[in-house]
Amino acid sequence: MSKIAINAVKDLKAAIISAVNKAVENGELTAAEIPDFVVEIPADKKNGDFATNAAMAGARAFRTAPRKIAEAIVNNIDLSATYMRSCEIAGPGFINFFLSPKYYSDILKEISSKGEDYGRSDYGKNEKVMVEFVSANPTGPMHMGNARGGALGDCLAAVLDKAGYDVWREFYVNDAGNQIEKFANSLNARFIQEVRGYDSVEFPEDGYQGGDIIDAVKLYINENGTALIDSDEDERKKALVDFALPRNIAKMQSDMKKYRIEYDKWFFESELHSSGAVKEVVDILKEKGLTYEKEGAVWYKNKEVVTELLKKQGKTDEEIEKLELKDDVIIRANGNPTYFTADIAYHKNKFDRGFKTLINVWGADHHGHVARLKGSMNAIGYDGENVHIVLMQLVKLMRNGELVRMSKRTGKAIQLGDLLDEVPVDSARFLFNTREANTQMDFDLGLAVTQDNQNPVYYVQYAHARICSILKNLASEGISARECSDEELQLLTAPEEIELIGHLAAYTEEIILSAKSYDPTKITRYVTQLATLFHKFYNACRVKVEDESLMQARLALCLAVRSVIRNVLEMFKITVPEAM
RNA sequence: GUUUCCGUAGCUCAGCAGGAUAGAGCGUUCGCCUCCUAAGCGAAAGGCCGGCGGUUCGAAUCCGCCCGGGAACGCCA
Repeated sequence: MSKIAINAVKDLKAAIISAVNKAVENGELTAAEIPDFVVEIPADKKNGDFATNAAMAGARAFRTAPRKIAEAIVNNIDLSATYMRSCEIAGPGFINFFLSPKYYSDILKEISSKGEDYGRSDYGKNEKVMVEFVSANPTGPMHMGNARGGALGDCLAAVLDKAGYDVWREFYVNDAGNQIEKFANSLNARFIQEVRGYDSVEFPEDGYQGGDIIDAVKLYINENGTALIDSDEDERKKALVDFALPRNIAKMQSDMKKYRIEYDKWFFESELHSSGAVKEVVDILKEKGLTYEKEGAVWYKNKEVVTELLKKQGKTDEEIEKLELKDDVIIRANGNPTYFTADIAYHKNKFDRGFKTLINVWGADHHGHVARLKGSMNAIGYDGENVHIVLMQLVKLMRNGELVRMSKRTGKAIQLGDLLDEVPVDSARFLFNTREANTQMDFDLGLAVTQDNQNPVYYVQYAHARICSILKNLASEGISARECSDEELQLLTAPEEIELIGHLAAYTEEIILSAKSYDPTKITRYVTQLATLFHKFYNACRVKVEDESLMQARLALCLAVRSVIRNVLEMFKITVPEAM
């Protein structure tokens, strides 16, 4: 809802409460506190533009039948300070309210005056929030899960920005630790195999099997020859990693750019090690007595910390016992810190940079990591409640209803790069935002490339293009939009017009709701619905009509719809075509 | 086994801080361009909202148990 829409509800609630108080004063109701009630938009327009359950909710408190309470409220309500023109009692005790025409004309005027800022609110109070997303492992190419995470994370960040947060996008590059060692070992083995033959050395059991490792080695040999074969093993590994890793990172950066994602920062894990931040975190945990040594490794008392956290959340001992919580290694027997240790340091670093809320978009396979990360923040003196994890379920790649496992072209698992080669970015960004993160989704490559009504992104873009076309058409006849009076705007009374304006009014509230639930997919549904309502309006009402005032009013409506569609598409970095 | 997500129309999914007759798209059938883009719109058909209990004036929505499917449970990240 726009400011006007939000205030309309607020004012209505206030009017209902004062009606209750008045009814109590003049004895129509017995004295009692009215319990919480809601004002909502009924599914069926016959039941008014807004409805309240106040009378039903108050039945017990007032010891009176809901309909009686409703009568008392209706008898005493003063609607003059609200946008409502009338109300009536319906059903078991609902009170339905009907909007005055002024509401609709004011909404259109608000959209027009706010322009591209319509929808923006100060809900977030400019609080610093970080959205960390994708953060793919740089040892190999990015996959479909990263594609989903990219679209969801970037659009979530955009929604938070619009809801008034100070948003920061970050990509965490795991360029250190165990997996870099595995990467080095894999490159090393492939290099030797490439030079001395496949059987000359065994490939490490836990190495990266992907063809990209072989490709990297071949590329190295092409550019630098095979002299490295005579080097010391550590030297060789270092040279190969120094060659391959920056290339992988550069590829990730160019893929993200192609995907229209601009990060505020690419944060390198290696910095946490070189700056001593990882060691510092270990020291803090040691000082707090939350570590112990066992089998040569340093362990962190995860069980103790998470148990405390869960108790605070009201879990019983029995429930916690059932979770079979385990402690975690933070320094391996070989002296290296684990991923988890670096992650604690990383999140500490985020808080230390002044971020109040940390949002991480993770694959659902990380769900076991959620509680221990939050716990670890509590353990070192921060609030784990301010870490929010958006978990994404798997993406199943489909082509015209058939499951796609491998790329036909490369014979390998489909990578994010392949996806971006095959599917328009507009389509990918939109479609990945049509399913909530925590549901599994099928991504249909066939659908993503179709340019017809089956593909929702075209459906929405088409609505925008249609409006542009109307304006152009009228302009060619010398007609342009001008400011309309309230009376003129109030000529918009067709059901299609009223419904369309009502939906426009809901935009700001929808953004806030989306931000609250960390769910940008609400907005793609919102804008799809907006396009639907526009297409219905288009079919029911002609803009170019004899009555100049009505034509201008409809033009104003078109401009408002165009503005909001553009608002959403630009926010999600989807192109906004003027013609299709 | 434990944790977690999911189960709504033939298919893909909305709805879930409890509300009035459960929605959309696709698919099926039938309609709508002498008039601003038919990449659009309308109509019909299609449902024990996985099952059983509980909470209450009222449950697809909240709680419990069961059934079915995915994912995770490493000195991987």
